[in-house]
Amino acid sequence: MRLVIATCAVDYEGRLSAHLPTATRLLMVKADGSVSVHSDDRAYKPLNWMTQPCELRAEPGRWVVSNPKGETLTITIDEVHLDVQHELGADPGLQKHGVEAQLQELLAANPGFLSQGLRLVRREYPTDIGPVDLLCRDAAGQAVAVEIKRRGEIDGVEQLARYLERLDLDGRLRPVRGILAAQRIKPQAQVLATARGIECVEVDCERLRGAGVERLTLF
Amino acid sequence: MRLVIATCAVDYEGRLSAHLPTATRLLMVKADGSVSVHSDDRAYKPLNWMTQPCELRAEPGRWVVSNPKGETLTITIDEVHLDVQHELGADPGLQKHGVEAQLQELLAANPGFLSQGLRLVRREYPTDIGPVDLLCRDAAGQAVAVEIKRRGEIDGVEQLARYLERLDLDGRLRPVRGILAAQRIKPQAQVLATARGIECVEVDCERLRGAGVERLTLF
DNA sequence: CTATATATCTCGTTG
DNA sequence: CAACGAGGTATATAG
Repeated sequence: MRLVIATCAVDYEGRLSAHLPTATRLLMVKADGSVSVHSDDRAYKPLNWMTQPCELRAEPGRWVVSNPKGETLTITIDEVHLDVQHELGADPGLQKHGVEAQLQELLAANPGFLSQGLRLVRREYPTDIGPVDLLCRDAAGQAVAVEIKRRGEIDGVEQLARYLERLDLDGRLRPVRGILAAQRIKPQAQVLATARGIECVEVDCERLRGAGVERLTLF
Repeated sequence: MRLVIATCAVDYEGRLSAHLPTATRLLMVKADGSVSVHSDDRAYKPLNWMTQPCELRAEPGRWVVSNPKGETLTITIDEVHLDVQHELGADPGLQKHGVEAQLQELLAANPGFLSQGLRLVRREYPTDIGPVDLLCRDAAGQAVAVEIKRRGEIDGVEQLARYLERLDLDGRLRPVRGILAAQRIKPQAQVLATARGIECVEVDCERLRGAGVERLTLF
């Protein structure tokens, strides 16, 4: 990794045109050839960048980074304040434990949490436009499709509505109830869900983790 | 901005739990207090980060970054290979010329490009769930709502469908035609649009820029 | 402040 | 390779 702090102007031509007036910034060149330009705020997003694969042609006072798609990043360098290089080696990578997968696991184990008397038929129940997270039957034997999201937004409602359309074509399932389950459901999504006849359940992950086990032992 | 290259392990606890085993990485501390951890690949995305507002407590061998939401980033440092600091000052910021705004401008000037004889009524025509990009009238005097996207995807179709629902409540507009315009429209979106009675138009930005002017001078 | 839409989104997985 | 979905999305803007 090469780190350069320089007073520079930057121009990007590609999916859009963008220009950065002259100022002092960090230029980061990584081992995979990628280049990014950082200002002194915002942890996450570079001001400008070029992802791998790309090629850097560094002349004094002017770097041109281009990629096979024909996008170019031109860095015009006025003054270099720092220029260091260090080999980092390969990174072992991030181990993460996601929320949506966990939610699905917990709700699959405790569907009664979503609606009294719900029983799981199958996780990832297939339709021709993709799998429904949970297919259940309620106490009355009616089929219930459950879409699980970390955050309930309009997309999730529309997605579930499309699944319901599909599932309703199956005589053995019709008519199918729909439940959108999420840690938090946005008002707009609530409204749309109601209009589509879809129920919304906000799930408290902590309570589910604790109470879920209790329920299992109780019934 | 402070740049540290260190052999370190990283743990994030917050919206999820994540762990980075010990390896050599770049730690970047910005003037706004934000912290990011970079490996030697990927220009854009840090391995881990904490956005402003947050607070860094740096003891030797252990940095703890926490934010008001109770999320924490813990960096356990084995060895420091580089530690430099440099004041960059405020950045003048990026000047960009986006695609969607440009598309809207061009199509507003040349609605006939979307459909023969289309005339613009108003840009950003308001509805109670948000503004429609363009409201037009076609040659027959029928109202036409146009949704403009850089890329046409399912979301865009659903969004336009919701607008059409709304606009159709207005007796002076009903029945309203819908056109989804984008540089490229994905097959799934095409299918859904057709099912919803929405027309799709793929717009070649280059041709529009050139031909748009020709059209204006011709008619 | 919350809610919404956008992004040179990035990044994975899947067909 | 394209398409689709998720993201600790981040980020800007409107209400």
